[in-house]
Amino acid sequence: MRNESFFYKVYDVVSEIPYGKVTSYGAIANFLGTKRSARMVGWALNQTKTQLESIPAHRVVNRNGMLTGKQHFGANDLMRQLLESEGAIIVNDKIINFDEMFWDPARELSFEPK
DNA sequence: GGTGTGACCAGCT
DNA sequence: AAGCTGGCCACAC
Repeated sequence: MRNESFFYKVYDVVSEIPYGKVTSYGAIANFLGTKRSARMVGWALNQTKTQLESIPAHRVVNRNGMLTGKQHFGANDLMRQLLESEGAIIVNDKIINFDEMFWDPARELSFEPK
């Protein structure tokens, strides 16, 4: 049984995102089994700021590769600068090379949630 | 325990 | 083709 809530799973997955890689909310939701709970993933990330551990939430963007959650990082360009420092090419708050930076948890991670 | 929310996604107009 | 609306699920108050 998983005492950890859905949020905690999200934290684990996001924490496993390797450097220079990004993923989408829907991919995480799909990996966790609740494909239609993509909104929950974003909400979970919103709570990461309250978490003691630092979670690379900047590596999570929407399906289009757009930095929809940058406004939640406090500084407007913080998320963009973090991603750019990892090799992402961002124009208009959108990752141009999102396709080559995309990291699918369902494909990269082996453990499957229950 | 019910209501509201949320950094999305897919479908409809 | 592009924009918008609704639905969705799990958590916080």
